[in-house]
Amino acid sequence: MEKEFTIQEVAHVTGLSGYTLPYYERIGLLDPIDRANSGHRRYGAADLEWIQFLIYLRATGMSIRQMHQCAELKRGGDATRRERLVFLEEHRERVQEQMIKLEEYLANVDKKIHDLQVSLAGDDLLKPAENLL
Amino acid sequence: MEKEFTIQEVAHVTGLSGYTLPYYERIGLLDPIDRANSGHRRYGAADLEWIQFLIYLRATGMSIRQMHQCAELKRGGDATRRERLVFLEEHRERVQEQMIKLEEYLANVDKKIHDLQVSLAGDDLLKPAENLL
DNA sequence: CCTTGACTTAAAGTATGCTCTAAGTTATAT
DNA sequence: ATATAACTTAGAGCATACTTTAAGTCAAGG
Repeated sequence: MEKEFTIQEVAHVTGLSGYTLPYYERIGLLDPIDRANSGHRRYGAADLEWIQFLIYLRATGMSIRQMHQCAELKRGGDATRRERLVFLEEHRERVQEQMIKLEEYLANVDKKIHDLQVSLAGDDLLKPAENLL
Repeated sequence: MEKEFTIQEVAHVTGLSGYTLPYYERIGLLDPIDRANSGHRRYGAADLEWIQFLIYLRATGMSIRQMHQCAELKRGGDATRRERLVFLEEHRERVQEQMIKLEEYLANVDKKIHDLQVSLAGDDLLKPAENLL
């Protein structure tokens, strides 16, 4: 028998909120989750795995819209594997470009940090000189 | 005489829109920009430099709220240099941590890419075999 | 002179991604 | 039995960061 998890448990282990999980389901990022007789959601291991993958996509800056595309491809099964591969490779490429740009921008912030450090060091040299008066 | 630029020119060189520039001014990221007799904005070189710096902060993920804090510190002049330095160093630290996490998440996407590649390569091995029937 | 285009403002609207509310149902512990 | 906690839904609300609109001003060319 497949282990099943409550929404609370899934929220806890994934870090997503108890609001976000039904939200993701509603907008089609998750297939309809199985229910207990009570009507309460029972997430399976496969659901957890897919949610974790969604988190990786999200954390690498993918939009909900694109994640939805990705979910649709997954629904296409094996037939869409090639398409999914291309999709993920393109995403990967965009993220890497973004990381390179991020490093460039950060280098500019670093330059400002350096300027401030120099400016403050200059003060430290002047202050003792003032003591000579 | 200091060279001055129209909003259109500044929008062009910075990549910000003609909407965003007055917006940044309104919310206090930019000091009030000098005006021509007509009332039209005339940006100076110092404005351009500051705008470019804002762009670096933004591009490294700083929120408008934090950029506003930074603008306030700048208004404090030399007295706030030490504070500004700390502020930027903290930002730098956060960005670097975020970049490390981003790499981790991307590695997980890569794993999925790899799985798909393997899966598809498996198909390619099977197909020629089918030709033997 | 008058049209065209660039500019001004305050305020409303948009896109994204959640997050919360309200009203009701179900499960659990005493 | 009953209080409490966890869950359900549709739909409203919120935070962020712009973006657009509307109504009006100003400057330059024909």
